[in-house]
Parts: sequence; structure tokens; C-alpha cells
Amino acid sequence: MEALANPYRLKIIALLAGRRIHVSQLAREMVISRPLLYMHLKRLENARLVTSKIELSEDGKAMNFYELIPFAIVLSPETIGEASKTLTVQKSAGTAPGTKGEKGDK
Amino acid sequence: MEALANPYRLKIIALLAGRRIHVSQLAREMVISRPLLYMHLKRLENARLVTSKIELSEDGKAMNFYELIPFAIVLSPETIGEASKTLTVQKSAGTAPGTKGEKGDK
DNA sequence: TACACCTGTAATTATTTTATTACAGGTGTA
DNA sequence: TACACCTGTAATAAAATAATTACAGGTGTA
Repeated sequence: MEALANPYRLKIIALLAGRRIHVSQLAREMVISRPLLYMHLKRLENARLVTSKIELSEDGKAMNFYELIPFAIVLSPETIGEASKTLTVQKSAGTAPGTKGEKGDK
Repeated sequence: MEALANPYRLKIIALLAGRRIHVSQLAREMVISRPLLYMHLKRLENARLVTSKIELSEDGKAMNFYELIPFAIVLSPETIGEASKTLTVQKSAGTAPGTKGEKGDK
């Protein structure tokens, strides 16, 4: 979900639709730096939305090609209701101040 | 899109599914503080996923009830491709260092 | 009046996310 | 060897988000 919460990442998916592109080429098409692209690609990989595979070009150069993992997600109050059962708010525990122990609040 | 990129906000939608709840009650059910809840609600409102309406309870207390605006969004490479045409990366302009003018990079 | 509810918001701090800079190392060709 | 490509990552800076604290003000009831 958070994986799709960024315009660059949406654009990566758009550019990857139907074809495979290697990192440097993708960086050029997006007009962003490679380190930044790597960061976004990592997020997409973690979310299982893309995969990569290193291949050797005709000359001996290693190229890392990315491609989409097909997906179709429907977002509606119902599907979110289902999904939210799974979700957790990481971090430690902690009570919720300002919610129960208040005597009139001030 | 970013509006749904947070577990609390997903939970708000889950809790709001089918019923209307006022702010304080919602804060209790979610076990978070009201200020935090307000922040998340504001984001959901900006994304047009929820609306609020202030009503007076039987005794004269003002209650701000929130409810869902029905929605159903399909996320797939195709729909994202469409959507990404619209999107922009705010901020100023700026070139993309490390992408074109490099002479061998180091 | 005190208390238990309700409404909000401004200011600050903490945390996460995004983005840049600076590296390090590989292959092939002129 | 220099150059033009390719691969990556560690460290840092900048910006956006999330969360807390501290207020301010309202109604109704004991």
C-alpha cells in the first residue's frame, strides 16, 4: 500500500508496463538519479510488485532488468476492512495518552 | 493514494464502514489521541474518502460525525499507467544529477 | 463549582521517507 | 590508458509525516 504512495513509484510501474528495462535506462527515462531509483525499486520489490534479474548483454556487460509482477488490487471500504484486520502499527506498545485517563482534559 | 498509505487511516475506514461515528468515540475505539486522529481524518477528508457533519445530540452537545464516501479503486499496472500521466512531482524543477552529464561517473 | 463529556488547534518533537553526494568496482572499445 | 557504459552501496542532508503536549472553549449534571 505504502509502496504505491509515491509518484515516482507509480511512474516506474507505468514505464514497466509491458516491457522490461534495466536500471540505468529506467533512470534516464525517469530523469532521476540511480541511487534514488534504487531506493524506489527496493520498495517496490519489497511489496512484491516488481522483480529483477541480472543478465549479460551481447558484450559482457551485466544488466539488471526489472519487470512487473502482475497485480490487481481493489480498494473499497470492504476490502480495506478485511485487510486492516491483518495490519499492525509497529513500534513498541505504549498507551494512548489523552484518551482514557483524562479528568475533563485540562 | 498516499491517503491510504497508513495503517491508522485504513483502520479508520474499516471502523467507519457502514456506520457513522463521532470523533471522540472513534479515538476511543482506535486507542489513539484526538489530535493524532484529527490529523489522519484531515488527510482522509482531503482525499475525499470521508466527510464530517456536526450535529447536536439530545442534550445540547455538539458532535462531529464522520462517515465514509463510498469508493472503489482498482489498482493495476494499466490503471496506474493512466493515473500516472496526471501526476507530477512537486517541488521546484532541478535537473537529475548523475543521470546525463557524467563522464564515466568518477 | 467540579466533573465528565464534547469541540478544536498551535507548537513542538520524533520518526520516516526522500534525495543527494561520494564512493568502489566491472566490461568493452578507441 | 581514457572513456563510456554498466553494477551497486554507505553516509548524509533535507523534507514530509506522524505523534505528543499544552492549550482554549463549549454543554449538561451532581
